[in-house]
Amino acid sequence: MSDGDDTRQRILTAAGYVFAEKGFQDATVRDILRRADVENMAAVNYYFGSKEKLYLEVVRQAHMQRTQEVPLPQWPPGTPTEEKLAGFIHTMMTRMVKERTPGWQIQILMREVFHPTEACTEMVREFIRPHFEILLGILKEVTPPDISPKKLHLIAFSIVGQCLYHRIAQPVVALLVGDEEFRSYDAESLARHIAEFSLAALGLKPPLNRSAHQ
Amino acid sequence: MSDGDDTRQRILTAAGYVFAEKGFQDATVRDILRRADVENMAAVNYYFGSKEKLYLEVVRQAHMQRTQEVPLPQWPPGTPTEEKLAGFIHTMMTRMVKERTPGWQIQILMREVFHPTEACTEMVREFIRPHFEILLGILKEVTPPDISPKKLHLIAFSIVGQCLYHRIAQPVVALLVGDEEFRSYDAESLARHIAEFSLAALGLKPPLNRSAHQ
Amino acid sequence: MSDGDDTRQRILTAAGYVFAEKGFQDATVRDILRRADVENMAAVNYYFGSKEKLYLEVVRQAHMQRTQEVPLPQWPPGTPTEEKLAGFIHTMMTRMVKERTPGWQIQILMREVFHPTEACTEMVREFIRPHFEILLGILKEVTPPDISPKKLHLIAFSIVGQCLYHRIAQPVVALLVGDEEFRSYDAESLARHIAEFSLAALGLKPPLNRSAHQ
Amino acid sequence: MSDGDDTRQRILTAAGYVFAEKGFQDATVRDILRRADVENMAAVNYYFGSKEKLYLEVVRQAHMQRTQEVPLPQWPPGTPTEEKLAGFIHTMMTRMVKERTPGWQIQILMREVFHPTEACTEMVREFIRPHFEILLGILKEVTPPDISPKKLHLIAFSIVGQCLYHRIAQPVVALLVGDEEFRSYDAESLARHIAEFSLAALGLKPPLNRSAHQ
DNA sequence: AATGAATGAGCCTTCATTCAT
DNA sequence: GATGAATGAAGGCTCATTCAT
Repeated sequence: MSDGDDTRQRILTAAGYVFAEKGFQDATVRDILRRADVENMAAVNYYFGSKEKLYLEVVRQAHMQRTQEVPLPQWPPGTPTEEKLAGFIHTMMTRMVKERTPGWQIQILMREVFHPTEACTEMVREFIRPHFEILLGILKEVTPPDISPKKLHLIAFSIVGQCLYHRIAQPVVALLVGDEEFRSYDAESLARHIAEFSLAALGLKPPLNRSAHQ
Repeated sequence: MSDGDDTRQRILTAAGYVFAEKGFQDATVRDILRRADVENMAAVNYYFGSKEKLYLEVVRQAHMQRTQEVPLPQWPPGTPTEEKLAGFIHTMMTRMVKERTPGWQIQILMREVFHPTEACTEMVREFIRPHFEILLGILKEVTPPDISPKKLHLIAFSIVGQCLYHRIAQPVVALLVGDEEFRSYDAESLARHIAEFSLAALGLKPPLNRSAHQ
Repeated sequence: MSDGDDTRQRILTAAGYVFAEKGFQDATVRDILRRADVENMAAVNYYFGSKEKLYLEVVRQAHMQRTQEVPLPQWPPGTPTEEKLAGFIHTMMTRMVKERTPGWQIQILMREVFHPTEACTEMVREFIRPHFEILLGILKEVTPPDISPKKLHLIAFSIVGQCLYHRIAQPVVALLVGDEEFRSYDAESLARHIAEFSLAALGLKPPLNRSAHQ
Repeated sequence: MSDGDDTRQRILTAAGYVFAEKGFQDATVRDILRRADVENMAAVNYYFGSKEKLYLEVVRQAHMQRTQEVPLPQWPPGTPTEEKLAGFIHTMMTRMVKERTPGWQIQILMREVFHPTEACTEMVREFIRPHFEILLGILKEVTPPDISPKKLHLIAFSIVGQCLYHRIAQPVVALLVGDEEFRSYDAESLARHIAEFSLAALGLKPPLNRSAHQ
C-alpha cells in the first residue's frame, strides 16, 4: 500500500525540518509527527525503529538531496584550472547558503560535521571524501609536482574552511557586519571573493593588495 | 566559608565539560553534579538560579579563561604587518587546538557560534568583535586605502574561516587524512600554513604554486 | 478498551477524596495515584492534561453527582409555598450532610465556594445559580410584590447561610455542643429546624418564642 | 535587644497577610520573609520552630486582635433583648466584613473553621465558645423556659450561619447578585437584615411578608 | 543570639517507547 | 501491517529546614 510509504516519507521530511531547527535532543517525536500530520504515536518506532535511527536516515537523505540539487559542473578536458577551482567554490557556496529547498539539509549536515554521530563516517565516505578528492585533483594541476600530500591537504582545507565559515558562523557574521551588509552576502558574491582570495594565494590571480575594485 | 565558593567552582568546571560534550539540552543537571562530586540536587539552582543561567555563566567563563590563557602578542610600533598577521593567526590557532584537554572552553564557544543562544550576543560584543577589529586594523595596513569595508570584512572572514575550520571539522579532517597525519596538525604547523596561504593571497609572500618547501 | 476508562474513573474518584481532604495544593499527584492503585506516574497528565485540569474535572463531576443523587422534588402546581420551601431546605440539607461517606463531593464544592478557583465561575453558572433562582421563585410567592430584588436576595442568603453553616462549621459545632448532641444533627432534624425558623421569619408559621415542642 | 522582638513581630504580621491570602500550603516561608523584609532564611524556624507553629501563633494573634478591635457592646441591665440581639449581630457582621485592619485576621479564622488544624480547639475554647454562650444567654430571655438545649443551639446556629455566610461565600454572592449590588452589602445593611429576619423568626418583630420598605 | 549558606526530599511534567488490538 | 492507548524513567526545580559560624 502506498499509504505506508507516504506516511514514511512525510515523517522523513518533517523530521528534516524539525531536527535542523532544534537539533536531535530538542526535537521531540511528537513535534515531528505533528508536522507530518501523522497521529499514530508509534509511527516513528514502527517505520524507523527509534528516534535515533530516524535521525540517521534523515542525514542520509539530506546529503543525497543536496548533492543532486546542486551538482558539480562537468568540465570538458582542457578547462583552465582557475575556472574549475572557481566553479568548485561556487558550487560549494551555493550548497551552503542558497535557499533552494528550505535549507534544512545543509543545516543537518553541518550539525553532523560539528557534532558527529554514527552517521558522520558514512557521510564522509559517500559525500565529503569524493568532493575532497576532486578538489585535490584540481589543486594538483597548479602546485609543484613535489608538493607533500599534507601541504596539499592544508590548501584544500583553507579553501573549504572559507566556504564553511559563512554557513556555520552566520549569526556571528550578521552581528559583526550589521544586517544590511549581511543581506548582501549571497552565494555569488561570497564565492567570487573566496575564489579571488584563494586563486591569489595560489598565484593564479594578482594578490589583493593591488586591486580592490569591488 | 570557602566551601561554598569551592562547590560553586566545581560545578562550573564540571558544567563546562558536560555542556561541551553533550550540549545544553543533552546535559542533565544530575550529570553535572555527579561530575562535580556534589550530592545536593538543588545546588545548581541555588548557586546559579537555573540550568540556563549556569550555561550562560559557563560561556562567560570559557572565553575569559581562554583569552587569558592565550593572549594576543603585544606588538611594538613599527612591527612589520606580516609578523603581526602571522602572530594573530598563531594566537587564534593556539586557542583553537592547543591543549585539547580541557579544551571544553573553546568547544563551548564554537557551539555558541554554531547554535547561538542568548549568550552569543554578549560573546560577540566582548570577545569576538574586539579581535575582529584588531584583525581589520592589521589588514588595513596592507590593502589599498580605498578598499570597501565589505571587501575588508570578507578578507578577515577568509582568514578566520581557515582557523575555525580546524576546530570545527576536527572529526571530519581526521577521517579524511588519517590518524597519523591528523596528529601532526598541531597549532604551530596549522598556523604556519594559514599564514603562508593568507599572506600570499595578500601579496606579502610568494604564492604557493612557486615554492613548496615543507 | 474498558481498562483505560476504568483507570480514568479510578483516578477521578481517588482525586475527589484526596482533593476534598487536603485541598488542591496539599494533594499530590502521587497520593491520588496511590489511592487509585495506578502505578503509572504519568497517568494524570495522560488522562487529564495536568493536575489542575484533573481538579476542574473533579469539581464538575462533584456537583453533577450530588445533584443527581439528591434531586429537588417535583412540585405539582398548587403546592403550598411552605411545603415547597421546606422541601427546598430539606434537599439542601440532605446534600450537605447526608451520607457523610463518600461525602467528598460536597466538600469539594464547599472548598470551591470558600476559596474559589477557575472552577467556581462554572459551578455558579451551572449549579448554584439555577437553584438560587428556584429559591427566589418560591420566596416571591410569599413576599410583598413590591419587595426590592436586594431584599429578596438577602432573604435567600439567610436561608442558604443557615444550611451551609452546618456543613462548613461541622468541626466547630461538634466542639460546641459535644459529640452526643452533634450525632443527633441529622439532615432531617436540621432541615426541620431551619424550615421552622425561616418560615416563622416569613410569617408562614408561628414565631419560635411561642411553642417549643421539640 | 528589641531588634529580635521587632523581627519576630514583623514576621508574625507578614505571615498573617500571606497565610490569609494563600492558605497554609500555598504560602511559602520565603514569601513571608520577603514581605517582612527579613533576609535571614532561618528566622521562621528560629523564632517559631517551624512553619506550622508560626501558623498556630498567627491564628492565636488573629482572634485576639479582631476581638479587641471590635468588642461586644456593654449592655446595662434592663437593655431590651431585641437591642442586645441586634447589637450582637451587628458586632459579628462588623468583624466579618468591615475592613478595619486589612481583614486578614477574620480570613484566617474562617479558614480555621472550615479546615481546622490543631489551632481550632484553642480558638473555639477561648474565642468562639464565650461568644456562643453570650448569644445563648440573650436567646434564653425570649424563648420559652422549657426549651431544649438542642433547640436553643440550633437557633443560635441559624443566626451565626447567616452572618458567616456573607464572609465565606463572598465570591459566590458577588457572582450571583452582580458587582453593583454586592458593593452595597456593607456590614450595617447586612446586620440590619439578619437582625430583622432573626427577630421576626423569634416573634420580636413583624414577619417579612408584611412590610418590605427597604 | 542570630544568621544565611547549603541541603535533599519531593514536586509536576515530558518523553520515547511498548503492547494489545 | 498499523495503530494509539498506556507506560515508567528521568527531567528541572521548589521548598522547609539544618548547621557552622
